[in-house]
This record gives sequence, C-alpha cells and structure tokens, in this order.
Amino acid sequence: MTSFFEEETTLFVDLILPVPVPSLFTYRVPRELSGLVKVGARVIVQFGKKRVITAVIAKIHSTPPPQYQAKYIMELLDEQPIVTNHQLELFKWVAEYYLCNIGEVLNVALPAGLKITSQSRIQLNPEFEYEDLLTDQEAIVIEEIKKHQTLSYEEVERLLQKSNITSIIKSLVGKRAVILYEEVKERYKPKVVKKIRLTSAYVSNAALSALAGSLEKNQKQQDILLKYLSFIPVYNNPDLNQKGLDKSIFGGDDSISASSLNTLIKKGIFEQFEIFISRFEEIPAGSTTAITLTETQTEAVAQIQEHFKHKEVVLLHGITGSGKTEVYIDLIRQVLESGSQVLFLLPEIALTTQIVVRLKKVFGDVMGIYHSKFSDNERVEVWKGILDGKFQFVVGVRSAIFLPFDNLGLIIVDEEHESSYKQHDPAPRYNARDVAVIMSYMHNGKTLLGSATPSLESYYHATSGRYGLVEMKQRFGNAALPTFELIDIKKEKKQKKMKNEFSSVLIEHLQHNLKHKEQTILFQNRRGYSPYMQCEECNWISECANCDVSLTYHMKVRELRCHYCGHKEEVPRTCPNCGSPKVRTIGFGTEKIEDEINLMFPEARVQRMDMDTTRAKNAYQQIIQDFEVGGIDILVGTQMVSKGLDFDNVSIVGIFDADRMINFPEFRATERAFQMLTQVSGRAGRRADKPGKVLIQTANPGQKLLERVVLNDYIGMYESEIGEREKYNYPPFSRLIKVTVKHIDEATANRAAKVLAEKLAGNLGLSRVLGPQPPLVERVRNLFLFDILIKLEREKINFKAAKSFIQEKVIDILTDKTLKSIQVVIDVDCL
DNA sequence: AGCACGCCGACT
DNA sequence: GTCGGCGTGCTC
Repeated sequence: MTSFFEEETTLFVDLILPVPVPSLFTYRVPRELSGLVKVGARVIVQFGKKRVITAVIAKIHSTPPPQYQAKYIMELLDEQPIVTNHQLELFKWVAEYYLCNIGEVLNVALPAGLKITSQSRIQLNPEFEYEDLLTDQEAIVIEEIKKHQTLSYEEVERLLQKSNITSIIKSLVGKRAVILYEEVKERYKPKVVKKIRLTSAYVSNAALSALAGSLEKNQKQQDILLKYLSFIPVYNNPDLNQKGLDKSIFGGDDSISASSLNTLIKKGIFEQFEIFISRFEEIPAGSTTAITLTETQTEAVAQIQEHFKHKEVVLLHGITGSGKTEVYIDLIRQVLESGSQVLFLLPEIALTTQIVVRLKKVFGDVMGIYHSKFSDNERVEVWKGILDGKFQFVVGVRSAIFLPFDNLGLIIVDEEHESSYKQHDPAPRYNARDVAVIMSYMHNGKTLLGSATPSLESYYHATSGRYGLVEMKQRFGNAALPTFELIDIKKEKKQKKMKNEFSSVLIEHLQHNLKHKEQTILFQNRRGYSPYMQCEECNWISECANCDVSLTYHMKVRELRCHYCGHKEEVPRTCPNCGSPKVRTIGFGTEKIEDEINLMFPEARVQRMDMDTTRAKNAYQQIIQDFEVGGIDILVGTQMVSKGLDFDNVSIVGIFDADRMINFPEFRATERAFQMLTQVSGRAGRRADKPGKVLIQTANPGQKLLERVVLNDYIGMYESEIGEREKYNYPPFSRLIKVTVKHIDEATANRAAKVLAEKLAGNLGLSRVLGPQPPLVERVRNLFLFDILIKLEREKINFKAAKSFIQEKVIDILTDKTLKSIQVVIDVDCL
C-alpha cells in the first residue's frame, strides 16, 4: 500500500551530534537505507569539510531543508535503536533545563565506545621522490612517517613541538610527499575467546578409541587429545563436546603443543571456533542469601510503599548503620519481580565498596555496574546489556542516569546529599539526583532518596509534604552510637601539650588503640603535605603561575602542585624572592599527618587514602581490603574515608581542623560541615559491645554546630539553617543560577560581567542579581573570573521564562563587538 | 568541539 | 616582503 510513497519520497533525518552545537542537523537518507533507519539508531556522517562522526537519529521525516542542500548519511550503524525514546526525551529535558546543547548531553551519555570520530592522518605518498625539495621541518616529518607508516595531526604537533601544523601538512600534500586520509575507528570490541572441540565425526566412543590408537606413534598429538578428554569427558557425555575448551589451555600460539594442536585441526580432528564473552564475571543470583528484615526495616519498607501510592519521591532518612541497605534490597527485589527496571545511584567513591559486593551477591547476573573506572568496552557492555534485557538492575555513578532504560520502576539515590551528584566542569552541569526525579516521572516510576544527613532541600520537600518522609533512627543490631570528645586545641596550645597537629588527648588514644590492636581513622580534608610554603624573611608565598592560589607542597614526590590547573614546580631550597634558606611549610594536609605518625609511632602501619594514593584503577579497593583484613592500623584520609567504610574494628575516629569546614565562606558551609562530620563519625564503632569514639580537634568547642554533631541532632541543625535560608532567600526557597564570565584580561572580564549583571538586574530586579564579584579563586588557568549569582524565588518567578531571558542576555553580550572574546558559563542549580 | 579562513607582528 | 601566531565563524 505505502510502497509507492516510500519509494518515491526521499527521507531526511534530524541528528543529534555529540558536539556542542546548538541545534539538530538534517541529513539525507540514501535510498537503500530508507527502510532501515530508526529513531535512536546511530549513523556515521560527514560533518564539516572532512570530519566524520557518529550521530543519533532524533527524527525521521520527508521535509527537505529549504535553506541548504543536506548531505547524505554515510553509514547506518545499528539495525535496532541503541538510544530509547525515554532517553531522547530525557536528553532534551536536560539540555533545556540546564541551558546547554543536546549534543553535550549525548556526549556524556554515550560511552566512548559507542562514539566514532575520525582522525585526520597522513601517510607517505609512494610516488614521492624529490626529498631535496623539503624544508627542515618537513624532512623531520617524512623521517618520522617512514618509521611509523602514518601519523596523526597530534603526533606531528608533538614531533615538531608547535601548535599550528596545518600549513606544513598542506605544503607536504602540495609537494605530493604525503597523502591525507581519515581514519575511522570502531571503538568497541567484543571480547573473544578462541575455543576448540572435536569435529562431529569423532564424538562417539568407537571413533575416539580408534583415534587414540591411530595417534599412538605421535606422542605430542596424543597428549593433546588426552588433555582435552580430561577436561571434557566426551566418552561420558557426548553433549559436552559442543561447548569445547579454551584454546589458551594448550599454551601460547608459538608453543610446541599449540603447533601440534594446529596439526590436529588441519587433520580435521579438532575444529576451532570463537565465542563472544562478557567482560564481567558471571555470578548467579544468590537465592540462598535471603535476607530477613528487622521489624524497623519491615516497617520502613511498608511506609515507603504507602507513600509511593500518592507521591513520586520518598526521602529515607536513616542514621548511619540503621540498615538502609536491606530496605533497598527488599524494594529492589519487589520492583524487579514486577518486571520493571531499577537504577541505584551512588557517589563515585562509595561504589567500589562493600555495598556493591552485597548487592551483587543478592542480585547476581541481572545486576550491571556502571563506574567511571571501567573501560570503554565494559561500559558498552553494560549499555548493550540493558538494551537486550540482560541487566534489569544497574548500580552506577552519576552518569548512569543516561543509560538506555525503557521501563524504570524505581530509582534509588543513596547519599542523596552528596555534592558529587552535580557535574561541574563540562556541560551539561546536571544534578543526577534531580534528573532522577524527572526521569522516574517520565517512566511512571518512583524515586527513593536515601541519606543519614539529607540535603536541606530534600528534607524541606519532605516536611512540606511534597515528598514522602520515612525515618530510621535506630542503629542496626543494637550497635551503639559513637561517643564524642571535643578537644580544645587553643587550650592545649597554651599548655604546650600539642605535638604539631596532634593534641595530647588524640596521641593518648592512638597509643591505646595501637596497643590493643584496634584501628583508627584520621580525617583531614586536604591532601598534600602543606597548602603552601612561605619565606620567613620576606613572607614570599609559593603561588601558581596560572591561578590565583598557593601551590601545595607534596613531600613524597618533592613537588609544588596547583590543585586547580595541575601546574607543577620543583621545591625551592632557598626563597626565590630574597634567597633566604628559611623557607618553611605552613598548614597541613594528609601527607603531613601520615609523616608525623610515622615519626611518633614508627611501629604503626599507616596508610594514606586521598586522590594522590588512589589514582590507579584498583588502588582504592586495595587499601580498603588491606584495612579490612587488619593490615593497616591507622588510615589517614580526605573525605574519601567518610563513605562506605563499614568496619567493626575501628574504635577511634580523629578529625583535624573541623573549624575550617565550619567557617568556610559559603552559605552551605554549616550544612556541609554537619554532613561531613556526621558521615566521618559514622565510621566509628559499629559493634554492639563496644561503642567507638570520635575525637574532634577544634579551637572553639563551644560552638552550636559541634554540639549538634555530638548529639546527632540533624533536626536541630535543619531548623536553624532553614530559618537562615528563608530569611535570605537561599535554596530551597529559591533556585540559584550562577553565570561566570572568563577572560585573560581582568578588566575586560570585569566590564563584561558588569554589563551583563546590569542587563539582568534591569529585568529581574536588583535583589535577585548578586554581583559581579570575583570568586574565592579569582584566576584559574590564566583566566580571570567574575561570578553573577541569580536567585529566583520558587513560587513567584516563572523559572523557564527567567532562564531563557538569562540565556538571551548572555547571547547579547557574546555578540557585542568589544566583549565577544569572553567565555560565559551558566550553571543552573549551582551548588 | 574541530577545523579553515583571515588578519596582524617578527623574521629572512 | 613571508611565516606563523591566534581570533572568529561555521559545520546540515
């Protein structure tokens, strides 16, 4: 019926390209593909003069673009969509809400293995002979090509140590010395195992014994047959032969037995075949590890389900150690049984720990894990596993929110207060917790937010009735809450009892703990040895050349490092300013704590856990394992130690410099400090018989916030903070948008920011537009920064309209002739 | 984001 | 006079 129409009409597709361009691009579908293209499938297209990239089909139609001639699609990569309709809807929502391009969303959503980008490469022109016509630099390039066959632009750049090599390549092409071509790489490679099995003619006992006999004079070949039969007893069960045996068992490809095996294959006795296998260990679901819920947990599950009848979102506020995990497991199981998918989000660092192991034991093979330390190939396998129904349940980090679900019944966001759910640097600057709520809504599913210390926003929504609220206030299995001691370091300093950063009280406890073979966790939220170096004579301070911050001294690697741009310098022996040798370190980080413990307690086994010691893929897990088996007495770390470490034997938690967190100049400082201190404290003493102890060193032990931490008084903290928020109109009573203007020249950045702020205030009102003001760090990577903070009340303002107004004004500024060289970043719901 | 084009300073 | 620096604009 429709065949006439289909054959005569040229189809067009609107594509999402994984690049930061503001709109979709229309391409023409070649006739032979017109019956095959599907929304959500990937295609390869040429974009620009020569770049070749993968794009995703967002729409199929037959309206030729009036303004230009559409290019043809080069190739169709997928027969079936790899992006679901729900995802396309979600990408669009994220782009609109967070004011970015849909291509930027696709770019973070798709694992690199599903993206293809071409790379321009050059190769030697075989007909080239006039080498004497080349310039010196060109000759260098030709020499290098002869060594490596081909070179990419970047390789040439590195070779010649310059940034603009297009003209050199052009000249080489002009001299007919090299040929330019585009290399397209399919990134994802399935994991293949080579196997062997007996050919069907030999799968019978009679044939086998005849064969064994015939091989008698060839010892090597007979050995192989016997080895095969010892693994695969075909004579007992002929069906076993079908699955075959890994070829690798017979040694590498050049070994003697492998060559004998190859002879047997040639003879037609064995046959070789390949299978695709998963990169993930196969663990069947453990139906045996049934968990029984306590009364409190059963009650919590029932309450959550009751709330879900009327509400989209429930906040589970359960203190550390209250057994939230079992509640999660029960809910997940029920949703899976009903046939829907479940997504469980965790902050990055909590994902490598015990909770994942526990979930894996319960859910086995239906559970996929999505983690940033996974390789591209592994991520593609999770993606595809969800598409073909293998993974009904996924545990993952922030970006797992973009996986191809088509029927999500439940999203759990654990540790929902964690700021790492918000992506900061490249757009989209999304908050996975908030996107989760929207996504559940799209799927007609529910969202469960869990935390021991909920964000003020979530708790506010829960108490105001927008979310359901379920509380778990008892520690699981009668484990006692830790006791606290606040140590007045001012007093200790006066009495000269401090040993560097350590109070006498902390030292005593460390000694006691070491003696009794109990473990200690020490928390200092700052890495490196010391945050800066200073000259005693002239007060010179180590500063980054590109950023407005001091350089941190790292003792182990003997370097000064910038924690903002990565700049590194050698440690000066004398003051670079006045030449004095009296250069000393000021302040302390984890490295210094570690160092001082080593000096004070040479017998203690100390391990440091921060970004510097956990860079390698399994380093974090390794440290945790060591700690678990008791190979570490004292663990010193940054906020990494505050999450997911649930060990029985930790009887002391020591916290340095609590004041710095509390007094941080930011409106969320109190909330953050409470969360941080409570989370770290929760690592102490999880045993019923022996409560742990938390020692907090502070210059001001009388302050209210510390009292609240000690009493575990979340509500008290919440009530006083929410009052402040309301008074000054901060979230949750308003939404914040931060606009940052950047430029190499301070005056230009400032001027642009002022002009922009005035335009914004003109319409939104002066009280809603704060700044511009330089941020805490005024210059990063050689760019001067100015922030404009926009506060939009929840009820009074049309958020969508205000956002498009802001975007409009930013575009205005960017088209102004004298200001267009600035960069502007818009961060919606900034933290 | 890449990549090409085009306009200005420091060298033969 | 050119080479090569980077600012500017476009990509269906």
